[in-house]
Amino acid sequence: MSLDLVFAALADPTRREILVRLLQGEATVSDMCDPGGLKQPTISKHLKVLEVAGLIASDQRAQRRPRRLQLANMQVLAAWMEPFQRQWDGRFDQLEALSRAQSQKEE
Amino acid sequence: MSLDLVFAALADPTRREILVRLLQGEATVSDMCDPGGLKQPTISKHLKVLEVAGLIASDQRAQRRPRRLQLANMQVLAAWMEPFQRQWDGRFDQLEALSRAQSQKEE
DNA sequence: TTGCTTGACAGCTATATTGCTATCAAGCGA
DNA sequence: TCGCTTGATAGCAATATAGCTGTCAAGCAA
Repeated sequence: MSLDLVFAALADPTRREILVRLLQGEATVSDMCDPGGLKQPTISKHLKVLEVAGLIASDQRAQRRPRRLQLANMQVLAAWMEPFQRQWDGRFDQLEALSRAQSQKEE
Repeated sequence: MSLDLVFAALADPTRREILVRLLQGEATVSDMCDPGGLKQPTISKHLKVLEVAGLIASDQRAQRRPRRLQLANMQVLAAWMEPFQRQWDGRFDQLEALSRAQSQKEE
């Protein structure tokens, strides 16, 4: 698994849309390419990118190939971001502490 | 703010390294380009990408231009990922419930 | 078998990205 | 002022990416 691949996969709006769509359950390629939108091979290419990044998996049912989410790799992202979240929360706590101290002083 | 820009910015290992470095406090361009690594203009370009994505900000102190983290936009990512986290947690809860039910049956 | 549907893959173009070198501007200090 | 340091910018080559069209293979169904 590579953070590069996962972040790059998520950098495309079409691919994020696909993932959001899959939150509601599995979907096939033709489900995803609505008329007027992107062509089927384009969608397939995006799905490949998501699969290589480990964000989705595909079943094989007859000539259909429904995709479903693979959330473990999304968690790896979350884990990478954790220190930043912590720092963010920390600053917020500091701010809160400051304002608490401030209002005590005002009492 | 654009999710595209933020995810794309994070897709590069050099840029992630820069962000991790900034967790420990601000740093200048020359701080970041250690000898043997990437050249200064390359680092500057990466910093630009991070700045456009809204992940860092720069001060101006004399001819120095220290960068610091801007964590609000990282939080936007976290917010986008939230539904996936929730689904992940949900599945875990289901699994847990299943195994609880299983062990009750075994008693 | 014949034909339809689903989806993969090759190959093309246009554009974006990553590294580099060369150069320049701004600001400090002797 | 003159030089040094810091860092931005322009421009180049190599590679990657996103869309497309054309085509083909696999599997149902008549």
